[in-house]
Amino acid sequence: MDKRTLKDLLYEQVARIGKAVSSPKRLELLELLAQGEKTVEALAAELSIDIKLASAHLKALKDARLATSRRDGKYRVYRLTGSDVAGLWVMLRQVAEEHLLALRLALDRMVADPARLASVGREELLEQARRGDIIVIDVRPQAEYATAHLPFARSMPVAEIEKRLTELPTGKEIVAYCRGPFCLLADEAVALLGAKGYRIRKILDGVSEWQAAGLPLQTAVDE
Amino acid sequence: MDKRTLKDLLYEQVARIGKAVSSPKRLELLELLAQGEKTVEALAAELSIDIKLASAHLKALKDARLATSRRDGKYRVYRLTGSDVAGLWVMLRQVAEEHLLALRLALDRMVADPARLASVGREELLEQARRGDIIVIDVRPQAEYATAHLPFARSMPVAEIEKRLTELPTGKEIVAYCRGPFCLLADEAVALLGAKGYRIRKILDGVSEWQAAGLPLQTAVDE
DNA sequence: CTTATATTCAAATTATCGTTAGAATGATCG
DNA sequence: CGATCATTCTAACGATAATTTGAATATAAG
Repeated sequence: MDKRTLKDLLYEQVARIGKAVSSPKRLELLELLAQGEKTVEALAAELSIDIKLASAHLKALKDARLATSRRDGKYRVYRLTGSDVAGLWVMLRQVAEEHLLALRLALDRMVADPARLASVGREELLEQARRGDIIVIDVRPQAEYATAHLPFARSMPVAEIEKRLTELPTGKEIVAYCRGPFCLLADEAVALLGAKGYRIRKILDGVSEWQAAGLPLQTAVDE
Repeated sequence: MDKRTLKDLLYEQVARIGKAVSSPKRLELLELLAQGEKTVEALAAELSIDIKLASAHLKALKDARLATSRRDGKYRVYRLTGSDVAGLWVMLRQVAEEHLLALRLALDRMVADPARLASVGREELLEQARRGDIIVIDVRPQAEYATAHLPFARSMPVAEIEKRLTELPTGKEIVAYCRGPFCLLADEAVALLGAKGYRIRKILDGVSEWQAAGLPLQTAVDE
């Protein structure tokens, strides 16, 4: 085998990963799977697509070895093959944010109220949470919180906020986070609690971004 | 605009980056451009493809804002839009190496003589090079060395090795590197110098891998 | 076993992409 | 000006991808 054929083979393999991440739907699936394993049904519902289409895209991710699946009772559960896959998603998004103006503009339009963005650095946020100066709430579904969450964060799914208001102290500032910069759950929480007079801000980080930055998480196995 | 439409827009933008890195040829171009800016002609020659095809792929990279170009006399010179793009290439390759068995097998077959692989860690290599215990040679073309190279490395393009043998001490161990794990230049150097009795090994790192690991480089602006 | 549910498989359609080739256009250098 | 380098446009072919639809399969629950 000559050099050229060999090289073609190598780059072709890497391109398989590239192909897997060249579809918007598959990227969204990756982001969801980065929050923890999920059934095909749940994924399809979240993306508002047909189950069969979701299954096809998941198969593409599986063929590229970015995801794998197991059966759980009636359901089939998918998960990422490693944390490096979540890291790849974060990196792709960061490169896109850095270089594609259209993306930055769309993101700016998403953040309803820029003043609601917490402007502190990650380490500082961590320190404030450790001291109890702020309350960090994870507004994703409880199952995702259980898989992994930011240190000192408490679970407060956005769907349950209204009936669990008593758990939130009114005095301290609340910082909400969800799945990452593309996720709107934290915005909902900000709108909800802001209207009720709470001092609440959001951060753009999700657990993947947090981990990609080299910071520790609290995971299921830790507890 | 409803949530779904907005989200589709966001993921679509990131998918533009994914599409750009879903072609073997474009990945090879990225790797070459990570070594420094290059003309279309040089890139086409390195890939053994037609200039028009190279131009088309470079346009795709340009459209995705991963590369940009400028005119230099008769030539048009392309370069990456940032070091994060080189980092993306490294990450894609790492994920592929980690998860795709076919790639690992192909890579194993590439390394002619595993015994020729330096087994020391990056920091240790750096320390040995600093103390002068080993000689680190950069066997890429001189222009790539000039753009950025490993600390303490000296330029020794593989094409010039035979007529510059006197510059290499016979007593010390020599460590060669080139563009990264997919590059064969260091293997050529190992074969060449090994046959002449030198104690020579190679490492798989190139400057992109070195930088992605958070280690310092010597760049043109440093000097 | 039978039924309901969840998932995959297969086929078909439409669209897009990679590649090659020829010809025309621009820009630059000597 | 003529020569070189790069891009664009066109056309064409084959390959691949996204999506939808209908059939087939596997598993769990009754």
